Amino acid sequence: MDGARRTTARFFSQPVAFRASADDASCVKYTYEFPRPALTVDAVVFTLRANDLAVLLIRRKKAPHKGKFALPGGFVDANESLANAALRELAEETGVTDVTLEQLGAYGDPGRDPRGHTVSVAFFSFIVAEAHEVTAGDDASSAAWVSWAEIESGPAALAFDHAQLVQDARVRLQQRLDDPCGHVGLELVPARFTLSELQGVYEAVFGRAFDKRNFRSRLLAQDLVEAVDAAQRTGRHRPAQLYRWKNVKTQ
Amino acid sequence: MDGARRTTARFFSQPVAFRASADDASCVKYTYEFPRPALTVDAVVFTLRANDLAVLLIRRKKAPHKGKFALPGGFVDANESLANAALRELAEETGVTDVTLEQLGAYGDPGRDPRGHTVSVAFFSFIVAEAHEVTAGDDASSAAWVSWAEIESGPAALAFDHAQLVQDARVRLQQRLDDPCGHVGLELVPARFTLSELQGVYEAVFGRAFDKRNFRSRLLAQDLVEAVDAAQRTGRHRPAQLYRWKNVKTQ
DNA sequence: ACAAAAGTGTTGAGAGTACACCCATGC
DNA sequence: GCATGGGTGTACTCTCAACACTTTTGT
Repeated sequence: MDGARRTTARFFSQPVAFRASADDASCVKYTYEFPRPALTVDAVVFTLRANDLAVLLIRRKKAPHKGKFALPGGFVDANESLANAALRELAEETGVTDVTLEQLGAYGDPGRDPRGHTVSVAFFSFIVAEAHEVTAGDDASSAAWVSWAEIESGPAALAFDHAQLVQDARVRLQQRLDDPCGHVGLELVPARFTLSELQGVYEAVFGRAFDKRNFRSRLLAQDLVEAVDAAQRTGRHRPAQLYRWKNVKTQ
Repeated sequence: MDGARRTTARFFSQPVAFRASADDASCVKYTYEFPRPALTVDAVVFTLRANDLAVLLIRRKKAPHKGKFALPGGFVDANESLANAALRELAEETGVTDVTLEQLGAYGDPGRDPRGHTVSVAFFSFIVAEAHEVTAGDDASSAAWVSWAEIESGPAALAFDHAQLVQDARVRLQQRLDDPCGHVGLELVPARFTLSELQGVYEAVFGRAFDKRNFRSRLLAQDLVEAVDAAQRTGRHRPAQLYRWKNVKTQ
């Protein structure tokens, strides 16, 4: 504990802004009575890519963990909500917007960032990769989808405790899909989709095969999807019936 | 966003310690290149009290929200883990120790604390009230169990967004108990307990009655509990068989 | 004796799982 | 015509929910 007794009034004293030196006009400092951990947000964005689960990562071009993959994320701005901070950082670093993020939890082990005590609030999501363009945000990093196989079995080493975050996020995603209404808030498939596409998403997330008949009958029995009449997706083989989520605006 | 481009190196510059004035030796200040939200932890500790769910709260004796009830909690110290901070604050403010806390999530709405941007990481737990002594921590607050009825229907107004926290915590607690192994990490009952006592906990958490036969047979079918031979609790009526959790050390 | 809590089985409905074959299309 | 993915039904098992009466003790 601190030697000095911490009082609320003193802890909450307003930050003092001043210039550190005459020749650095941009260097305003923020001062508090007690130390504050840095607060960051990270986003674990999943997608289905080539029949495999993939995560949107950036490659760090700066120390620490230079050259390693990391989750898009960054510092929470003054008077910014956590979710907005995560959306902003995701957009800045990967170009991905229009995402619904769900909170995963806070990660605050004092040693998780070698630069100092940093607490990160993690979010997760699932999106259709084809519906979002990925662009590297700045020269400090480059963004790309990285398949789960590369993440899990070594080739793509993750910075900080981000390997833990993506593991936890996948478990939470599985719990979401176990729920009959688990698709709400997650962009698992395009607005119109075939049941095989949806099944592919489930199989990638859970890492195992599902029985086609059981999968389809459960969806229909739970009244989650409805066929879109006179719309069939053409392809190399027999065209598949298109569906949409039921009780959701048509989009 | 900030006008200045935020770089990692500058954000992580070490805090500068100095004395604000010559006659206040204890007033060391901490300075950062960018504003940092205050980081706090809060603990939602449930118990069963008089057949009703209750939450361990403190009554605030200071502004803001003077006189209102609030969750025990406080600021995270330098290089302190989130869970340890919550345990420390819980012990300081209520005297309750030896608790297993589980993380609920982070609450970071910029307006949630009128004193300024404050992010709180919430934890929850369930304990046997009789096994823990509650003592007010200091003159800034007094600690007490407050029944759910008082919390929900008005008499006990909660400070900040703590009404939301306890609601969310109860939902998470219900999800935990739905899990066949939901009791792990939660101190629902004493080491030796009757099935009626355990059922009472479930009924308080879910707010509805369970069928006695179904409740008992499910527990036994799932191999969760085992009878403790030659041990029966005496009372006003027919003595009840005592049980203990299976596959858990005897305690 | 009676009040109060302890204890005990069966039945029906629904969900989940396992399983195999024909269909429509592109090449 | 053949390769490829699309599409369909049944039987079994297991879990969950509903349901009432007897037993044991203290007073």
